[in-house]
Amino acid sequence: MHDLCLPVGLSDSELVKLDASVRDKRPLDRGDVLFHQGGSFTALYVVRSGSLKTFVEGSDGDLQILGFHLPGEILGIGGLTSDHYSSSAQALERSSICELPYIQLRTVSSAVPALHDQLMRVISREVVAEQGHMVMIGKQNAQRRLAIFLRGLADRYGRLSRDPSALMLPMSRYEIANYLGLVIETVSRLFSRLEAAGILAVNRKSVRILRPDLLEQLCGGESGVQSAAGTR
Amino acid sequence: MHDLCLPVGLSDSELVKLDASVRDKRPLDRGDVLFHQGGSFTALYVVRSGSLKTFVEGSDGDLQILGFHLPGEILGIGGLTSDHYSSSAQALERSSICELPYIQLRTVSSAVPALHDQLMRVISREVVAEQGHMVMIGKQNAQRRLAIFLRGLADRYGRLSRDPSALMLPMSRYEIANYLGLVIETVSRLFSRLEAAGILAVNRKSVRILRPDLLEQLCGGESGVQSAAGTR
DNA sequence: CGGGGAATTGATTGAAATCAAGATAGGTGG
DNA sequence: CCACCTATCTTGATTTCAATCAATTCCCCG
Repeated sequence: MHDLCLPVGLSDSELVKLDASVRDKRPLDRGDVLFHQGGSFTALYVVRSGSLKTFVEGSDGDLQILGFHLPGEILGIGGLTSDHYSSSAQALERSSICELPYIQLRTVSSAVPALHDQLMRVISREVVAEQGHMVMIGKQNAQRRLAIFLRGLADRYGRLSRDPSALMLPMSRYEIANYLGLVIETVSRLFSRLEAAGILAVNRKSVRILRPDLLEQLCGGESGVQSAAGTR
Repeated sequence: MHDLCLPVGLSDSELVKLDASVRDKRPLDRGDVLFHQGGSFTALYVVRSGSLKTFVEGSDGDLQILGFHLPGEILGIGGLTSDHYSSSAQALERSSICELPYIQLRTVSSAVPALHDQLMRVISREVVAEQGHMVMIGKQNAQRRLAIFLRGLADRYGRLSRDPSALMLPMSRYEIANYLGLVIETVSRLFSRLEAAGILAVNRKSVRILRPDLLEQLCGGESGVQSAAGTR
Protein backbone atom coordinates (compact mmCIF):
# COMPACT_ATOMS: atom_id res chain seq x y z
CA MET A 1 0.00 0.00 0.00
CA HIS A 2 1.18 3.46 -0.79
CA ASP A 3 2.61 5.37 2.18
CA LEU A 4 0.12 8.14 1.84
CA CYS A 5 -2.91 6.02 2.58
CA LEU A 6 -3.31 6.30 6.33
CA PRO A 7 0.17 7.25 7.47
CA VAL A 8 0.65 5.25 10.63
CA GLY A 9 3.14 3.09 12.46
CA LEU A 10 1.62 -0.29 11.77
CA SER A 11 3.61 -3.48 11.86
CA ASP A 12 4.29 -5.33 8.62
CA SER A 13 1.75 -8.02 9.29
CA GLU A 14 -0.85 -5.42 10.02
CA LEU A 15 -0.02 -3.63 6.82
CA VAL A 16 -0.48 -6.78 4.84
CA LYS A 17 -3.95 -7.26 6.24
CA LEU A 18 -4.92 -3.72 5.47
CA ASP A 19 -3.35 -3.75 2.07
CA ALA A 20 -5.67 -6.48 0.98
CA SER A 21 -8.66 -4.29 1.65
CA VAL A 22 -7.49 -1.24 -0.21
CA ARG A 23 -8.39 -0.73 -3.80
CA ASP A 24 -7.03 1.75 -6.25
CA LYS A 25 -9.62 3.66 -8.13
CA ARG A 26 -8.77 4.61 -11.65
CA PRO A 27 -7.61 8.22 -11.80
CA LEU A 28 -10.18 11.01 -11.79
CA ASP A 29 -10.13 13.76 -14.36
CA ARG A 30 -10.75 17.38 -13.53
CA GLY A 31 -14.44 17.75 -12.69
CA ASP A 32 -15.05 14.04 -12.02
CA VAL A 33 -17.15 13.36 -8.96
CA LEU A 34 -15.81 10.85 -6.44
CA PHE A 35 -19.01 10.67 -4.42
CA HIS A 36 -22.26 12.57 -4.21
CA GLN A 37 -23.97 14.21 -1.27
CA GLY A 38 -26.81 11.84 -0.34
CA GLY A 39 -25.28 8.91 -2.21
CA SER A 40 -25.01 5.73 -0.22
CA PHE A 41 -21.89 5.45 1.86
CA THR A 42 -19.58 2.64 0.86
CA ALA A 43 -16.03 3.75 1.45
CA LEU A 44 -13.60 6.32 2.72
CA TYR A 45 -11.03 7.67 0.30
CA VAL A 46 -7.51 8.95 0.58
CA VAL A 47 -6.05 11.32 -1.98
CA ARG A 48 -2.90 9.86 -3.50
CA SER A 49 -2.11 12.64 -5.96
CA GLY A 50 -3.87 15.69 -7.29
CA SER A 51 -6.58 17.47 -5.30
CA LEU A 52 -10.32 17.58 -4.69
CA LYS A 53 -12.90 19.86 -3.21
CA THR A 54 -15.79 18.82 -0.99
CA PHE A 55 -19.01 20.80 -0.88
CA VAL A 56 -22.64 20.72 0.15
CA GLU A 57 -25.58 21.98 -1.87
CA GLY A 58 -28.64 23.52 -0.28
CA SER A 59 -32.07 22.62 -1.57
CA ASP A 60 -32.22 25.97 -3.36
CA GLY A 61 -29.04 25.34 -5.31
CA ASP A 62 -26.65 27.44 -3.25
CA LEU A 63 -23.43 25.65 -2.51
CA GLN A 64 -20.76 25.88 0.13
CA ILE A 65 -17.29 24.52 -0.38
CA LEU A 66 -16.16 22.81 2.81
CA GLY A 67 -12.58 22.04 2.00
CA PHE A 68 -9.80 21.32 -0.43
CA HIS A 69 -8.02 18.02 -0.12
CA LEU A 70 -4.39 17.36 -0.95
CA PRO A 71 -2.49 14.07 -1.09
CA GLY A 72 -2.62 12.11 2.16
CA GLU A 73 -5.93 13.60 3.24
CA ILE A 74 -9.06 11.60 3.89
CA LEU A 75 -12.51 12.06 2.37
CA GLY A 76 -16.00 10.83 3.10
CA ILE A 77 -16.07 10.89 6.88
CA GLY A 78 -19.42 12.62 7.05
CA GLY A 79 -20.98 9.44 5.66
CA LEU A 80 -20.29 7.35 8.74
CA THR A 81 -23.24 8.75 10.68
CA SER A 82 -26.03 8.00 8.35
CA ASP A 83 -24.90 5.63 5.58
CA HIS A 84 -25.12 8.54 3.16
CA TYR A 85 -22.37 10.94 2.23
CA SER A 86 -23.04 14.33 3.77
CA SER A 87 -21.13 16.20 1.07
CA SER A 88 -19.94 15.74 -2.49
CA ALA A 89 -16.33 15.40 -3.62
CA GLN A 90 -15.05 16.50 -7.00
CA ALA A 91 -11.58 16.49 -8.52
CA LEU A 92 -9.95 19.89 -9.14
CA GLU A 93 -7.39 18.33 -11.44
CA ARG A 94 -6.35 14.86 -12.58
CA SER A 95 -6.09 12.93 -9.32
CA SER A 96 -5.52 9.44 -8.11
CA ILE A 97 -7.32 8.09 -5.13
CA CYS A 98 -7.26 5.04 -2.99
CA GLU A 99 -10.46 3.59 -1.73
CA LEU A 100 -11.03 2.03 1.69
CA PRO A 101 -14.27 0.04 1.46
CA TYR A 102 -15.96 0.55 4.75
CA ILE A 103 -17.04 -3.01 5.40
CA GLN A 104 -13.50 -4.24 5.06
CA LEU A 105 -12.13 -1.32 7.01
CA ARG A 106 -14.37 -2.32 9.88
CA THR A 107 -13.32 -5.91 9.77
CA VAL A 108 -9.65 -5.16 9.63
CA SER A 109 -9.72 -2.38 12.18
CA SER A 110 -11.49 -4.49 14.74
CA ALA A 111 -8.70 -7.05 14.27
CA VAL A 112 -6.00 -4.41 14.38
CA PRO A 113 -6.39 -1.97 17.27
CA ALA A 114 -3.64 0.28 15.97
CA LEU A 115 -5.62 0.89 12.82
CA HIS A 116 -8.74 1.60 14.79
CA ASP A 117 -6.91 4.23 16.82
CA GLN A 118 -5.42 5.70 13.72
CA LEU A 119 -8.79 5.95 12.07
CA MET A 120 -10.22 7.78 15.04
CA ARG A 121 -7.30 10.13 15.03
CA VAL A 122 -7.69 10.92 11.34
CA ILE A 123 -11.38 11.57 11.77
CA SER A 124 -10.80 13.76 14.76
CA ARG A 125 -8.29 15.75 12.74
CA GLU A 126 -11.12 16.49 10.36
CA VAL A 127 -13.15 17.91 13.24
CA VAL A 128 -10.27 20.15 14.25
CA ALA A 129 -9.72 21.33 10.68
CA GLU A 130 -13.37 22.29 10.41
CA GLN A 131 -13.09 24.22 13.65
CA GLY A 132 -10.27 26.22 12.13
CA HIS A 133 -12.40 26.96 9.09
CA MET A 134 -15.20 28.20 11.31
CA VAL A 135 -12.98 30.55 13.24
CA MET A 136 -11.82 31.94 9.94
CA ILE A 137 -15.18 32.65 8.40
CA GLY A 138 -16.84 33.55 11.68
CA LYS A 139 -14.65 36.35 12.88
CA GLN A 140 -11.96 37.48 10.47
CA ASN A 141 -12.06 40.20 7.86
CA ALA A 142 -11.58 39.40 4.19
CA GLN A 143 -7.86 40.01 4.04
CA ARG A 144 -7.15 37.90 7.05
CA ARG A 145 -9.23 35.07 5.63
CA LEU A 146 -7.18 34.97 2.48
CA ALA A 147 -3.93 35.20 4.44
CA ILE A 148 -4.95 32.30 6.68
CA PHE A 149 -6.01 30.31 3.66
CA LEU A 150 -2.67 30.81 1.94
CA ARG A 151 -0.70 30.06 5.06
CA GLY A 152 -2.65 26.85 5.51
CA LEU A 153 -2.00 25.78 1.94
CA ALA A 154 1.69 26.60 2.29
CA ASP A 155 1.89 24.49 5.44
CA ARG A 156 0.29 21.54 3.72
CA TYR A 157 2.55 21.93 0.69
CA GLY A 158 5.46 21.90 3.10
CA ARG A 159 4.34 18.64 4.66
CA LEU A 160 4.20 17.12 1.19
CA SER A 161 7.78 18.35 0.75
CA ARG A 162 6.83 20.67 -2.03
CA ASP A 163 8.10 24.22 -1.99
CA PRO A 164 5.75 25.97 0.43
CA SER A 165 6.43 29.37 -1.07
CA ALA A 166 5.44 28.41 -4.61
CA LEU A 167 1.77 27.56 -4.66
CA MET A 168 0.02 26.30 -7.76
CA LEU A 169 -3.59 26.81 -6.81
CA PRO A 170 -5.66 24.02 -8.31
CA MET A 171 -8.91 25.83 -7.55
CA SER A 172 -10.54 28.80 -9.26
CA ARG A 173 -11.06 32.23 -7.76
CA TYR A 174 -14.70 31.36 -7.43
CA GLU A 175 -13.87 28.30 -5.38
CA ILE A 176 -11.51 30.21 -3.13
CA ALA A 177 -14.09 32.93 -2.62
CA ASN A 178 -16.87 30.48 -1.84
CA TYR A 179 -14.68 28.57 0.61
CA LEU A 180 -13.80 31.80 2.41
CA GLY A 181 -17.35 33.13 2.47
CA LEU A 182 -16.48 35.97 0.08
CA VAL A 183 -17.19 36.89 -3.53
CA ILE A 184 -14.82 36.51 -6.42
CA GLU A 185 -14.18 40.24 -6.86
CA THR A 186 -13.08 40.61 -3.26
CA VAL A 187 -10.62 37.76 -3.58
CA SER A 188 -9.24 39.20 -6.77
CA ARG A 189 -8.76 42.62 -5.17
CA LEU A 190 -7.05 41.05 -2.18
CA PHE A 191 -4.56 39.20 -4.37
CA SER A 192 -3.82 42.48 -6.11
CA ARG A 193 -3.41 44.30 -2.83
CA LEU A 194 -1.08 41.69 -1.36
CA GLU A 195 0.94 41.79 -4.55
CA ALA A 196 1.16 45.58 -4.42
CA ALA A 197 2.35 45.26 -0.83
CA GLY A 198 5.17 43.02 -1.99
CA ILE A 199 3.92 40.02 -0.03
CA LEU A 200 2.90 37.87 -2.98
CA ALA A 201 3.73 37.47 -6.63
CA VAL A 202 0.48 36.46 -8.27
CA ASN A 203 -0.01 35.16 -11.76
CA ARG A 204 -3.40 33.52 -12.11
CA LYS A 205 -3.10 30.13 -10.49
CA SER A 206 0.52 30.53 -9.57
CA VAL A 207 1.18 32.34 -6.30
CA ARG A 208 4.62 32.90 -4.87
CA ILE A 209 4.92 33.94 -1.25
CA LEU A 210 7.66 36.55 -1.17
CA ARG A 211 7.31 37.60 2.47
CA PRO A 212 6.07 34.72 4.61
CA ASP A 213 6.75 36.85 7.68
CA LEU A 214 4.35 39.59 6.61
CA LEU A 215 1.76 37.04 5.53
CA GLU A 216 1.97 35.47 8.94
CA GLN A 217 1.50 38.89 10.52
CA LEU A 218 -1.71 39.40 8.58
CA CYS A 219 -3.07 36.11 9.85
CA GLY A 220 -2.95 36.77 13.53
CA GLY A 221 -1.92 40.26 14.50
CA GLU A 222 -3.90 43.45 14.31
CA SER A 223 -3.57 46.19 11.66
CA GLY A 224 -3.43 45.41 7.97
CA VAL A 225 -2.08 46.30 4.57
CA GLN A 226 -3.71 49.47 3.27
CA SER A 227 -5.42 49.74 -0.10
CA ALA A 228 -2.51 51.18 -2.01
CA ALA A 229 0.54 49.54 -0.52
CA GLY A 230 2.82 49.67 2.50
CA THR A 231 2.45 48.29 5.96
CA ARG A 232 1.72 49.95 9.28
CA MET B 1 -25.61 3.62 32.81
CA HIS B 2 -27.99 6.40 32.01
CA ASP B 3 -29.76 6.07 28.69
CA LEU B 4 -28.44 9.34 27.43
CA CYS B 5 -24.81 8.30 27.46
CA LEU B 6 -24.22 6.94 23.96
CA PRO B 7 -27.70 5.96 22.85
CA VAL B 8 -27.16 2.70 21.00
CA GLY B 9 -28.59 -0.77 20.59
CA LEU B 10 -26.09 -2.68 22.64
CA SER B 11 -26.86 -6.00 24.24
CA ASP B 12 -27.16 -6.19 28.01
CA SER B 13 -23.82 -7.83 28.50
CA GLU B 14 -22.20 -5.18 26.39
CA LEU B 15 -23.87 -2.52 28.43
CA VAL B 16 -22.53 -4.00 31.62
CA LYS B 17 -19.00 -3.85 30.31
CA LEU B 18 -19.38 -0.28 29.24
CA ASP B 19 -21.11 0.75 32.40
CA ALA B 20 -18.10 -0.21 34.43
CA SER B 21 -15.99 2.29 32.58
CA VAL B 22 -18.28 5.28 32.91
CA ARG B 23 -17.92 7.67 35.75
CA ASP B 24 -20.25 10.40 36.85
CA LYS B 25 -18.62 13.73 37.38
CA ARG B 26 -20.06 15.87 40.11
CA PRO B 27 -22.39 18.49 38.63
CA LEU B 28 -20.95 21.62 37.08
CA ASP B 29 -22.16 25.08 38.05
CA ARG B 30 -22.74 27.85 35.55
CA GLY B 31 -19.34 28.99 34.33
CA ASP B 32 -17.45 25.87 35.40
CA VAL B 33 -14.99 24.58 32.86
CA LEU B 34 -15.17 20.91 31.92
CA PHE B 35 -11.94 20.89 29.92
CA HIS B 36 -9.53 23.44 28.54
CA GLN B 37 -8.24 23.96 25.03
CA GLY B 38 -4.70 22.55 25.07
CA GLY B 39 -5.29 20.52 28.23
CA SER B 40 -4.27 16.90 28.01
CA PHE B 41 -6.93 14.64 26.60
CA THR B 42 -8.21 12.05 29.02
CA ALA B 43 -11.87 11.47 28.32
CA LEU B 44 -14.92 12.13 26.22
CA TYR B 45 -17.99 13.52 27.94
CA VAL B 46 -21.70 13.22 27.43
CA VAL B 47 -24.10 15.87 28.70
CA ARG B 48 -26.69 14.32 31.01
CA SER B 49 -28.57 17.48 31.95
CA GLY B 50 -28.07 21.20 31.52
CA SER B 51 -25.99 22.63 28.69
CA LEU B 52 -22.48 23.68 27.76
CA LYS B 53 -20.71 25.71 25.13
CA THR B 54 -17.46 24.80 23.39
CA PHE B 55 -15.12 27.46 22.07
CA VAL B 56 -11.61 28.14 20.87
CA GLU B 57 -9.46 31.11 21.77
CA GLY B 58 -6.97 32.64 19.37
CA SER B 59 -3.57 33.70 20.64
CA ASP B 60 -4.73 37.31 20.63
CA GLY B 61 -7.66 36.64 22.91
CA ASP B 62 -10.42 36.57 20.34
CA LEU B 63 -12.77 33.68 20.83
CA GLN B 64 -15.12 31.70 18.64
CA ILE B 65 -17.95 29.67 20.05
CA LEU B 66 -18.17 26.39 18.17
CA GLY B 67 -21.32 24.93 19.57
CA PHE B 68 -23.89 24.55 22.30
CA HIS B 69 -24.39 21.10 23.74
CA LEU B 70 -27.62 19.74 25.13
CA PRO B 71 -28.30 16.47 26.98
CA GLY B 72 -27.23 13.40 25.03
CA GLU B 73 -24.56 15.21 23.06
CA ILE B 74 -20.88 14.35 23.15
CA LEU B 75 -17.94 16.61 23.93
CA GLY B 76 -14.19 16.44 23.53
CA ILE B 77 -13.83 14.71 20.19
CA GLY B 78 -11.27 17.19 18.91
CA GLY B 79 -8.84 15.77 21.47
CA LEU B 80 -8.54 12.40 19.80
CA THR B 81 -6.08 13.64 17.19
CA SER B 82 -3.38 15.06 19.32
CA ASP B 83 -3.85 14.05 22.96
CA HIS B 84 -4.86 17.63 23.69
CA TYR B 85 -8.33 19.10 23.66
CA SER B 86 -8.74 21.37 20.66
CA SER B 87 -11.38 23.50 22.34
CA SER B 88 -12.65 24.42 25.78
CA ALA B 89 -16.01 23.45 27.26
CA GLN B 90 -17.87 25.50 29.84
CA ALA B 91 -21.24 25.03 31.52
CA LEU B 92 -23.97 27.54 30.62
CA GLU B 93 -26.04 26.49 33.63
CA ARG B 94 -25.91 23.84 36.34
CA SER B 95 -25.23 20.66 34.40
CA SER B 96 -24.46 17.04 35.01
CA ILE B 97 -22.05 15.15 32.86
CA CYS B 98 -20.87 11.63 32.41
CA GLU B 99 -17.27 10.95 31.69
CA LEU B 100 -15.94 8.26 29.36
CA PRO B 101 -12.25 7.84 30.21
CA TYR B 102 -10.55 7.30 26.92
CA ILE B 103 -8.25 4.45 27.92
CA GLN B 104 -11.19 2.41 29.09
CA LEU B 105 -13.30 3.41 26.13
CA ARG B 106 -10.59 2.03 23.87
CA THR B 107 -10.36 -1.23 25.75
CA VAL B 108 -14.07 -1.78 25.83
CA SER B 109 -14.72 -0.66 22.29
CA SER B 110 -12.10 -3.01 20.88
CA ALA B 111 -13.88 -5.83 22.73
CA VAL B 112 -17.31 -4.64 21.61
CA PRO B 113 -17.49 -3.88 17.91
CA ALA B 114 -20.97 -2.38 18.23
CA LEU B 115 -19.59 0.29 20.53
CA HIS B 116 -16.75 1.01 18.19
CA ASP B 117 -19.18 1.54 15.34
CA GLN B 118 -21.36 3.68 17.50
CA LEU B 119 -18.44 5.83 18.53
CA MET B 120 -17.46 6.40 14.94
CA ARG B 121 -20.99 7.32 14.10
CA VAL B 122 -21.22 9.84 16.91
CA ILE B 123 -17.96 11.44 15.88
CA SER B 124 -19.07 11.59 12.30
CA ARG B 125 -22.26 13.29 13.40
CA GLU B 126 -20.06 15.97 14.90
CA VAL B 127 -18.39 16.49 11.54
CA VAL B 128 -21.76 16.86 9.85
CA ALA B 129 -22.99 19.31 12.49
CA GLU B 130 -19.92 21.46 11.94
CA GLN B 131 -20.55 21.41 8.22
CA GLY B 132 -24.01 22.80 8.88
CA HIS B 133 -22.55 25.55 11.01
CA MET B 134 -20.14 26.47 8.25
CA VAL B 135 -22.84 26.70 5.63
CA MET B 136 -24.70 28.98 7.98
CA ILE B 137 -21.95 31.45 8.71
CA GLY B 138 -20.41 31.20 5.26
CA LYS B 139 -23.34 32.11 3.09
CA GLN B 140 -26.45 33.26 4.92
CA ASN B 141 -27.50 36.74 5.94
CA ALA B 142 -27.96 37.67 9.57
CA GLN B 143 -31.68 36.99 9.76
CA ARG B 144 -31.38 33.60 8.19
CA ARG B 145 -28.58 32.66 10.57
CA LEU B 146 -30.74 33.39 13.57
CA ALA B 147 -33.69 31.56 12.05
CA ILE B 148 -31.58 28.48 11.35
CA PHE B 149 -30.14 28.64 14.85
CA LEU B 150 -33.59 28.74 16.43
CA ARG B 151 -34.92 25.99 14.23
CA GLY B 152 -31.97 23.82 15.17
CA LEU B 153 -32.52 24.41 18.85
CA ALA B 154 -36.21 23.68 18.52
CA ASP B 155 -35.42 20.40 16.76
CA ARG B 156 -33.06 19.36 19.50
CA TYR B 157 -35.56 20.34 22.19
CA GLY B 158 -38.08 18.19 20.38
CA ARG B 159 -35.79 15.18 20.43
CA LEU B 160 -35.43 15.63 24.17
CA SER B 161 -39.23 15.63 24.32
CA ARG B 162 -39.38 19.16 25.58
CA ASP B 163 -41.78 21.59 23.98
CA PRO B 164 -39.96 22.66 20.79
CA SER B 165 -41.89 25.91 20.59
CA ALA B 166 -40.94 27.15 24.05
CA LEU B 167 -37.22 27.71 24.16
CA MET B 168 -35.40 28.74 27.31
CA LEU B 169 -32.11 29.93 25.91
CA PRO B 170 -29.34 29.05 28.32
CA MET B 171 -26.85 31.28 26.51
CA SER B 172 -26.50 35.06 26.47
CA ARG B 173 -27.03 37.31 23.48
CA TYR B 174 -23.30 37.68 23.28
CA GLU B 175 -22.86 33.95 23.00
CA ILE B 176 -25.53 33.65 20.33
CA ALA B 177 -23.98 36.48 18.38
CA ASN B 178 -20.50 35.07 18.58
CA TYR B 179 -21.69 31.63 17.53
CA LEU B 180 -23.46 33.09 14.51
CA GLY B 181 -20.57 35.34 13.51
CA LEU B 182 -22.55 38.50 14.34
CA VAL B 183 -22.49 41.19 17.01
CA ILE B 184 -24.83 41.43 19.95
CA GLU B 185 -26.75 44.46 18.65
CA THR B 186 -27.59 42.71 15.42
CA VAL B 187 -28.96 39.70 17.26
CA SER B 188 -31.03 41.91 19.50
CA ARG B 189 -32.49 43.77 16.53
CA LEU B 190 -33.30 40.50 14.81
CA PHE B 191 -35.19 39.20 17.81
CA SER B 192 -37.16 42.44 17.85
CA ARG B 193 -37.85 42.21 14.16
CA LEU B 194 -39.04 38.63 14.33
CA GLU B 195 -41.24 39.53 17.25
CA ALA B 196 -42.72 42.47 15.36
CA ALA B 197 -43.41 40.10 12.48
CA GLY B 198 -45.41 37.90 14.82
CA ILE B 199 -43.06 34.95 14.39
CA LEU B 200 -41.63 34.94 17.91
CA ALA B 201 -42.60 36.06 21.37
CA VAL B 202 -39.33 37.10 22.99
CA ASN B 203 -38.73 37.88 26.61
CA ARG B 204 -35.03 37.85 27.37
CA LYS B 205 -34.01 34.23 27.58
CA SER B 206 -37.48 32.89 26.94
CA VAL B 207 -38.43 32.57 23.28
CA ARG B 208 -41.72 31.20 22.08
CA ILE B 209 -42.05 30.24 18.45
CA LEU B 210 -45.51 31.40 17.39
CA ARG B 211 -45.22 30.65 13.69
CA PRO B 212 -42.89 27.70 13.04
CA ASP B 213 -43.99 27.75 9.43
CA LEU B 214 -42.76 31.29 8.85
CA LEU B 215 -39.56 30.61 10.76
CA GLU B 216 -38.95 27.63 8.52
CA GLN B 217 -39.53 29.82 5.48
CA LEU B 218 -36.87 32.26 6.64
CA CYS B 219 -34.37 29.43 6.96
CA GLY B 220 -34.41 28.17 3.45
CA GLY B 221 -36.50 30.17 1.04
CA GLU B 222 -35.70 33.50 -0.53
CA SER B 223 -37.09 36.91 0.50
CA GLY B 224 -37.37 37.96 4.11
CA VAL B 225 -39.24 39.82 6.79
CA GLN B 226 -38.92 43.56 6.31
CA SER B 227 -37.75 45.97 8.98
CA ALA B 228 -41.14 47.03 10.25
CA ALA B 229 -43.30 43.94 9.98
CA GLY B 230 -45.24 41.82 7.51
CA THR B 231 -44.07 39.23 5.05
CA ARG B 232 -43.65 39.36 1.32
C1' DC C 1 -6.35 33.29 -34.73
C1' DG C 2 -10.40 34.29 -32.71
C1' DG C 3 -14.02 33.19 -29.21
C1' DG C 4 -15.36 32.89 -24.54
C1' DG C 5 -14.92 31.82 -19.78
C1' DA C 6 -12.07 33.55 -15.96
C1' DA C 7 -10.03 37.25 -13.76
C1' DT C 8 -9.18 42.04 -12.81
C1' DT C 9 -10.51 46.71 -11.92
C1' DG C 10 -13.67 50.59 -11.00
C1' DA C 11 -18.08 52.87 -9.19
C1' DT C 12 -21.83 52.48 -6.18
C1' DT C 13 -24.85 50.36 -2.84
C1' DG C 14 -26.12 48.11 1.19
C1' DA C 15 -26.14 45.10 5.34
C1' DA C 16 -24.11 44.69 9.43
C1' DA C 17 -20.54 46.79 12.54
C1' DT C 18 -19.52 50.37 15.40
C1' DC C 19 -20.52 54.17 18.32
C1' DA C 20 -23.66 55.94 21.66
C1' DA C 21 -27.41 56.32 24.85
C1' DG C 22 -30.99 54.37 27.61
C1' DA C 23 -34.11 50.59 29.45
C1' DT C 24 -34.84 46.33 32.07
C1' DA C 25 -34.26 43.26 35.39
C1' DG C 26 -31.83 40.36 38.68
C1' DG C 27 -29.23 40.28 42.72
C1' DT C 28 -27.62 42.29 47.27
C1' DG C 29 -27.48 44.41 51.39
C1' DG C 30 -29.46 47.62 54.43
C1' DC D 1 -39.26 44.65 51.56
C1' DC D 2 -37.33 48.02 49.03
C1' DA D 3 -33.94 50.64 46.74
C1' DC D 4 -29.85 50.72 44.63
C1' DC D 5 -26.42 48.88 41.39
C1' DT D 6 -24.66 46.64 37.76
C1' DA D 7 -25.01 43.20 34.12
C1' DT D 8 -27.42 42.53 30.02
C1' DC D 9 -30.13 43.87 26.64
C1' DT D 10 -32.52 47.06 23.51
C1' DT D 11 -32.78 50.88 20.40
C1' DG D 12 -31.04 54.66 17.52
C1' DA D 13 -27.43 57.17 14.49
C1' DT D 14 -23.56 56.72 11.70
C1' DT D 15 -19.73 54.42 9.43
C1' DT D 16 -17.42 50.90 7.00
C1' DC D 17 -16.22 46.88 4.57
C1' DA D 18 -17.48 43.84 1.37
C1' DA D 19 -21.29 42.92 -2.08
C1' DT D 20 -23.22 44.23 -6.17
C1' DC D 21 -23.31 46.28 -10.61
C1' DA D 22 -20.65 47.23 -14.65
C1' DA D 23 -16.94 47.24 -17.96
C1' DT D 24 -12.66 45.73 -19.76
C1' DT D 25 -8.67 42.63 -20.09
C1' DC D 26 -6.40 38.39 -20.13
C1' DC D 27 -5.46 33.93 -21.59
C1' DC D 28 -6.65 29.25 -22.55
C1' DC D 29 -8.45 26.10 -25.88
C1' DG D 30 -10.46 24.76 -29.86
